[in-house]
Amino acid sequence: MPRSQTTKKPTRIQREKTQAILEAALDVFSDFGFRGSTIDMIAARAGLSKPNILYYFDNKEAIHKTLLAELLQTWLDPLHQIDEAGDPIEEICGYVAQKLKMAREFPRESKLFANEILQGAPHILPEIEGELKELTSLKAKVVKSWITAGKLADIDPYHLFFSIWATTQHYADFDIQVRSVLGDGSDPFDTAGPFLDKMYRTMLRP
Amino acid sequence: MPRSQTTKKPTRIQREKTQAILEAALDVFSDFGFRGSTIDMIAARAGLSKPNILYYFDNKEAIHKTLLAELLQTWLDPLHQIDEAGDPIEEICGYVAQKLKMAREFPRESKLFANEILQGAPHILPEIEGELKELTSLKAKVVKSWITAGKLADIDPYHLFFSIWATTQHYADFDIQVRSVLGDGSDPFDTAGPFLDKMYRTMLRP
DNA sequence: ATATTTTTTGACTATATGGTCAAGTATTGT
DNA sequence: ACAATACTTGACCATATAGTCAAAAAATAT
Repeated sequence: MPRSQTTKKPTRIQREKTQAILEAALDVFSDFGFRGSTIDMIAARAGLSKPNILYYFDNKEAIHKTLLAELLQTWLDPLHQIDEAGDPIEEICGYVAQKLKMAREFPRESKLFANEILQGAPHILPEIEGELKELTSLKAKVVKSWITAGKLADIDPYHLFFSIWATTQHYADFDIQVRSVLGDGSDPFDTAGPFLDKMYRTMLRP
Repeated sequence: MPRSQTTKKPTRIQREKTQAILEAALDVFSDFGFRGSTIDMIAARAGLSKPNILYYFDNKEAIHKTLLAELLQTWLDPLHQIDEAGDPIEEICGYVAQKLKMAREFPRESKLFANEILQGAPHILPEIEGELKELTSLKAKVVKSWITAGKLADIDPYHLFFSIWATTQHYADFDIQVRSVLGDGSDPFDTAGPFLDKMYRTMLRP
């Protein structure tokens, strides 16, 4: 029985099935949120039976938690990469570009995160209050030091990060609104990048 | 039987109970989304029984639709108020301030909207593709004319609106993340206003 | 080829959920 | 005061949902 298996090397079938389940679950959870999704939906999307899903994962929440854990492993990468030794405006604008790229390439992950936050972050609040807060605090200090050195405009580092998160994740989370309002079938990300780059460069110039 | 009543003048009890139900439903739907909420939750929050809820509204979806309809009545007000005859930067920054004020005063409505959009806007897509799209198109033309007249920096009006929506609604929708990251118990809206004002003024300066 | 282990799933259980109903209570109208 | 209407809800129903189980099928090891 492979559920909660932690010691044996996973079999070929286990590797394949858990990936298929997680892939299907990401689709479903990103659209409907944790509470709004059912194991039957995930099973249907994965092309498996419900008991088969539960053969690989203890329960619905275990699937969700696995997805969130995977998400959190890479969610903070771009923020980690801000380099105090780098050029401030290039570092920040590079961060913006990275975040937008993540929104573009991993829209379901972004929506998974948004759904989780909207419901009060019941499953990831420790990580929000821990790793994210500490990392953001660390990078805010870096930004502050750049400002003090006269290399950046005098702005609030925390709100800078909030705005960057908002303006990049928005293209994934509010995708249907963005595309509907544009209405011309164009890919919003094509023009979002230059727009955001310009906005932040202009604002950050000391 | 007052359900679906459209002609008689509502009684005192009807007015009181429908308001109590909608107030409770807004709490629940904004936290859990439509699919993640139950009539029992709404009933508990309203201090009523489930059959009593269903005495006033046909079904769960009717409650949700009523809330969305109420939301949409005021959601676009700030955008309507952008005046082509006004000072461009003041008009845009006034709009930003209005949107932030709405996020601050009506966070549950903002989250209701976000939940709806995240799930593909199943109930309000007609309004998104209709009124919102047309109004945004109209105001984008206004912004375009200001740019052409040399009164605003040359930026993409649509992405300007997307950014304004993102950076203002973020404080309501991602409230728990914002407050956790700040971690000092301060009200993020206090410092968000000046930050956003400065960011947009700087960026919009021609 | 056979034994062992893993995987699969139809049938099932317990609980949750949306919604109904009839009868009692409360409110309103006369 | 009484009649009529509105309101309330415990009990209930039908379906949905999370999850279990035992047996059969498939895969793997020998």
